Amino acid sequence: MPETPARQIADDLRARIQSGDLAPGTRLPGEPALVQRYGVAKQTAANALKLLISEGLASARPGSGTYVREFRLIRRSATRRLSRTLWASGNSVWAADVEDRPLEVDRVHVREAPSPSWVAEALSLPEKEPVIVRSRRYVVDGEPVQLATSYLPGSLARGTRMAEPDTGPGGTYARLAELGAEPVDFVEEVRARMPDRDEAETLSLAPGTPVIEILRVAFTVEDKPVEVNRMLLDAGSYVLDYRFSG
Amino acid sequence: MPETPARQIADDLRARIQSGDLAPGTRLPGEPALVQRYGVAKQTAANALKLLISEGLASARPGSGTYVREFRLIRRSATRRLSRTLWASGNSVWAADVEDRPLEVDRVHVREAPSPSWVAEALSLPEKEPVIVRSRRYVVDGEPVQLATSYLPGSLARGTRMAEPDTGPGGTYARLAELGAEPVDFVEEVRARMPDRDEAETLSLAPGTPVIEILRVAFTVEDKPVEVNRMLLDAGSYVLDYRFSG
DNA sequence: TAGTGGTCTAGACCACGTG
DNA sequence: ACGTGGTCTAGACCACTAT
Repeated sequence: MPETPARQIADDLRARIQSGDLAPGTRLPGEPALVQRYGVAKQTAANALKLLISEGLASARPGSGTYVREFRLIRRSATRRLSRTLWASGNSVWAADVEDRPLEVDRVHVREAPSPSWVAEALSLPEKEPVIVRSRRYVVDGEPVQLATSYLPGSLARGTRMAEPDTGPGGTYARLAELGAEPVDFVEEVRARMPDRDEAETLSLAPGTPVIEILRVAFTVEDKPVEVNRMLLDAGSYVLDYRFSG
Repeated sequence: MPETPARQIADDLRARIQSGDLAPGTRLPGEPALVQRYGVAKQTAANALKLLISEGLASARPGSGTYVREFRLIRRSATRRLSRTLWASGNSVWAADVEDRPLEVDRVHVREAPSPSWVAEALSLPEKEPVIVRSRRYVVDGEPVQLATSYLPGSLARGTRMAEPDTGPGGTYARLAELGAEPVDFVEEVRARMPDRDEAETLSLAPGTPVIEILRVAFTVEDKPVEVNRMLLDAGSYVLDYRFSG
């Protein structure tokens, strides 16, 4: 891999970031400063900063400057209830806010629609069978961090509070339980990828930030699938936590 | 978000990719072709292609062309043994190779070293206590897809086959079991982020491909931590699979 | 109003894969 | 040898932020 000028500049800045010389939140030297300091063209200075941004180390604010990125990781425990009793704390390897910072909910939309084929398959429904589609956005400290869309069988959820924006105390799962369809087993499929433009905008993602996509299917005791939930997480904001026995 | 020429070109190509007009593996129009077709500068054409690359939709081969990316997802089931009996197949939402394509192992290095602080904490060892460090790379179809580094307490693994490149039949876990320290419970912490330059090179990652970082701690029946495993996965190659009860 | 990042044009050289 | 992407310089305009 050749050592281009842009990479050299990025290396310098990266070292200063990782040594703590440039603390999180600090403003990095701007393009003009780098042009001066290294004797390169403006584009090259810009490329150096873009490298750091694409590594998730920095974030640009047009009109203001480029800043060392701050991470406030949210820990998402898939098996919270189990974890409380089984595991001592202190075995967490990444720093993360332990207290549950409340997730404010935003942009709630509920509608009934034919099920997409992958939803139909996951819910063992006939193709295009109507489902209740619930989508919302989660916001922490004013920063959007997650999009989620749930799909519930229309035959089950239609006419209940699950088909309204406010599902009532305990949420969707409590309503399902009241109908004798309490979710007790879960399958999650996890991927990571780059967001498309829409997703990046809705999540206010800094360029170079990946997203984590989680598809969860919830099953009743009778192994009947009753909910599919597609979540899109700002990867810079989350650590996922899974605990299981082999 | 302004509609710049580069974005316009990217939008056109993206639409043709998603419609199937440009199939996976196809060569995209090159920079000169885009300059001709859209009447823009070479840099702008390059920027358009870079946009697609950063979305993970395309991948550049210098000297040859830019190609529509092909995905061959590997399914990694964290709780394989449980899953076999509990769950019917066919509820998988993302396509993935079901058969276990064998992971060839590569670049095996074993050494003894003072434990990094986060390893010491996870293993409940005194700071700098020696640990056996086992690192290796996994390759599928000639493509590197995963890096892994395990840390084992020196007092447990020293002098055993766990301290040699070849750990013998059943691997590390079988050796631990023979010592009465069979791992039965697991905690995994999952993050996604952009790779640094070294990581991108070792995994032959296309620019714009994120990595998934997994930190796994394995516990015995007595809840004693006996192994820490740090894995780095090519996010474009993997789907993670978790199953649990709530 | 001055400074910032974002993007564009125009032209150049390089390393590399392919025929 | 030719075409490819990768990167650089030099100069320009824009939209936005900060003061």
